[in-house]
Amino acid sequence: MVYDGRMAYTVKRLATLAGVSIRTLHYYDEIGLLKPESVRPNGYREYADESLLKLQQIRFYRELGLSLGQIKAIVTRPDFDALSALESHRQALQGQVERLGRLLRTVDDTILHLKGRKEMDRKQLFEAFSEEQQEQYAKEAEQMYDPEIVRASQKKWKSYTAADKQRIGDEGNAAYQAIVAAIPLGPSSPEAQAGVERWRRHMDSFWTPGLEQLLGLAELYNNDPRFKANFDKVDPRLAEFMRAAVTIYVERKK
Amino acid sequence: MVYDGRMAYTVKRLATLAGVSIRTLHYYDEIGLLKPESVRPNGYREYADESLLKLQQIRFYRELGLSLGQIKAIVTRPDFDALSALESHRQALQGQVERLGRLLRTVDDTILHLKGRKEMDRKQLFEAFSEEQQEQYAKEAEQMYDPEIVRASQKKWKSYTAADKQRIGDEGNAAYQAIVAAIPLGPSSPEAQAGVERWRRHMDSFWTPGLEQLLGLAELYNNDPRFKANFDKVDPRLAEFMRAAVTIYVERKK
DNA sequence: ATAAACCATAACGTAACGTTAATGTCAAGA
DNA sequence: TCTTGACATTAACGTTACGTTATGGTTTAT
Repeated sequence: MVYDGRMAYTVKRLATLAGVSIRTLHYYDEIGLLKPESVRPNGYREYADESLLKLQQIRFYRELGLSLGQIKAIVTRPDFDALSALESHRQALQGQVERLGRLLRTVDDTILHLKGRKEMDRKQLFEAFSEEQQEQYAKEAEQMYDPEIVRASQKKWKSYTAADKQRIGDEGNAAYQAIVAAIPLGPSSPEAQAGVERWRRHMDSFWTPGLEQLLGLAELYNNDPRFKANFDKVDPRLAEFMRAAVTIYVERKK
Repeated sequence: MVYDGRMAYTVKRLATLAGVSIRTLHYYDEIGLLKPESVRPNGYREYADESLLKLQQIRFYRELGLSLGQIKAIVTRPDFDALSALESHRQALQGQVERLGRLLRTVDDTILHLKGRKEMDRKQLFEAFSEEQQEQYAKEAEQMYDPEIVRASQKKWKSYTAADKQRIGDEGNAAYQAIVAAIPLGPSSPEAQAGVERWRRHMDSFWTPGLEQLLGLAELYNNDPRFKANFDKVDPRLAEFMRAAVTIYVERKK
């Protein structure tokens, strides 16, 4: 074969030039993405000069992560708006980058955790009950709720050691997480009710509320914006879900 | 059903709690990743309490991008070294982030290009022949090569308009890229030889070299570190490949 | 003439499920 | 008791973008 100014590529040549496999060319032919210019009587495919360019274009878009279907829409219709397609793809890419970034941080955290250098999940909801905030809440709470109870609760809390507080905090978080997990099952599900019971036992660490007071607490979680905000951080549906679950719980207990 | 302290999950419950589909649980059962604690006589699966925890662990690792095979290795063998597994996975993740970052920049460039605000590929190899560098090369080249030719070349180049220079630069780049693309096909391939011919015509823009001078140029590209460096930027194999291809080209022409 | 290199189609395999389809089971209400 | 509806099961095909044989015909170089 001699170079005569115009060239027809065989599969192998085109594949090698573009750095793809022969199977890929077969496949692109099959799905109509890149068809040979002609097929010789012996069945051999003959690709045109422009095929290389088109193929490189295809690989380019593939590199960018587009599916062959999208690419087909782009390269087969010259009037296609490649610009807006790319811009929306850019969005997706950026989302991926951010997602991967988060994953990376999580992996790092996990590694540190495994190395015992760091405790995960220590914070979460329960940090809402940290020392300072306790003090602040207390002042105002006394005016809205039974001062007797509030003071007793404060006193009990302060009597704990740091380790106790840590453990109680963990218990609280575990209870809240159990309840969050039960949200899709509905407030009357056994899981949700078990969560409420767990939460009730947790409350014992502060004071032992009566049934009606449980309802009051659930209300409080919904109405006091600071409680609400903390619950929202865990899950925006949590506060309301707890009200529903606790209501059912109390009714069944009565 | 009443909560009795110990709970067995049905597929639906477990799936809903963990946020996965029933099919997923079936599949995990099938591949032995998460088997139910028991199967009731009617064929219903019964999952144990701990299944939820294990399932969440599985989803966690999935989120991190591990394959189910890897996860199986982690969760079924408690002595597995999850730490090193995660660390190597971290590597992969970081690679992904970098790759996506590059893609993002490319997409941005492409978008700008489509908007006509920027020209891609204008630089590349040919920028080696920019005005200033021309001057510099010229001085030394006169001492190594025929001063007559060098001066003629300079003069011809300077006679071009900016648009001419742009076009010539593009032609040069196209020729070099054609040759790079032909590297996997070997220096004697028609594609490579066609590339050499294209390059030869491109050289006409400076002066018309004889066959022997083509060889000299190919040598120059390999021996002068500054030429070599510029070729290397395009492809580290280019300079040497050109020497081989040009050698063959010249021999055939003689 | 024969081997090496190249061409073709056909068909199965991959990962991790989604999606019917056909059928069986169970608790609750009329 | 019967029916309905929610739930359960297995089986099997569909998805993406090719990789990987298997089998057999064609071209090219020696």
